[in-house]
Amino acid sequence: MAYKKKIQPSLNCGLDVLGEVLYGKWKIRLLYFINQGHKRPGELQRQILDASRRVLNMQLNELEAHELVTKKIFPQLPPKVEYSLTTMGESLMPIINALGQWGDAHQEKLSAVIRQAAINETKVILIKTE
Amino acid sequence: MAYKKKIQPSLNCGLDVLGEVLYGKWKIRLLYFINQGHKRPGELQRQILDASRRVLNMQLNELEAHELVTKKIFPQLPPKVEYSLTTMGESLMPIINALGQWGDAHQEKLSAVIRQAAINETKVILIKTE
DNA sequence: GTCTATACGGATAAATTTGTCCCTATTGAA
DNA sequence: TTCAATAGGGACAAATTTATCCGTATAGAC
Repeated sequence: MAYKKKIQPSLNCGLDVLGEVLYGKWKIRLLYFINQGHKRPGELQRQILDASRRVLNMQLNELEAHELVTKKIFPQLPPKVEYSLTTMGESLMPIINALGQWGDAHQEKLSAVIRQAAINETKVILIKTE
Repeated sequence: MAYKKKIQPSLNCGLDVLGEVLYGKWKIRLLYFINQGHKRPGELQRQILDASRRVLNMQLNELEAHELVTKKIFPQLPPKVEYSLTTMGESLMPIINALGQWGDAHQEKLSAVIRQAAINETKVILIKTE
């Protein structure tokens, strides 16, 4: 279960609510891979190896609570669960796909500046400690 | 200055790098308002009242380091600074605008489910403490 | 019997992000 | 002379997010 917030979010404009439902390290990827047909939790975990199982579950729960995905539990053993996009979730996919394409298009440049930014921070730290 | 990360991010796909440069509570809004013509830090702070000045500065620094915006410092007193989108930053604007429109279009529904999700969490807590 | 796969979440720790409070500087206005 | 506006950041605290470790449960394969 997600943790309760002490500070209430403001929900004044579209970007506010967008942030609430999409702000989470793996949420965009989860929607992306669900849309690609990877519906079961285990599959999603194998697609997103850097994320822990626990956190993916929490973020899936939030996506479900925010009605971007639905969860279908099959009464079987071993257990089987499938996630699907809701209509609202599907309506977001063109934008998420565009984000992915934008990232792909700028990946080299961005990887470089991200790494450079990390180095610059290190420099500052080194100067400080001398 | 942003804090140094201990865990290195993976930058394998477009969505990875996208997350690195756009993951920050106010970054999308900053780009949005800079694109709207609110270029000076003070203006941006007045547009985004919920954010503290300190954090906006840090996220602006990151956007600059990631080359989505440029910063122009005018050698004046009192100081004057203006941010502008880079070409790469501009190329992101259609998508950010689409995100804003999506949020606007679903704002009522999403506000409702966000609030409902918060209530459900509270319920769970109440049951636990009895 | 033991191991794997499936799925879930509590308790807790670590990392990260965000916010608060304080300080620096200078110009011009009241 | 004091105050507001301008911009920035250090030190620190709080909130939030993410990760780790452990435990539940059952069917089937070996």
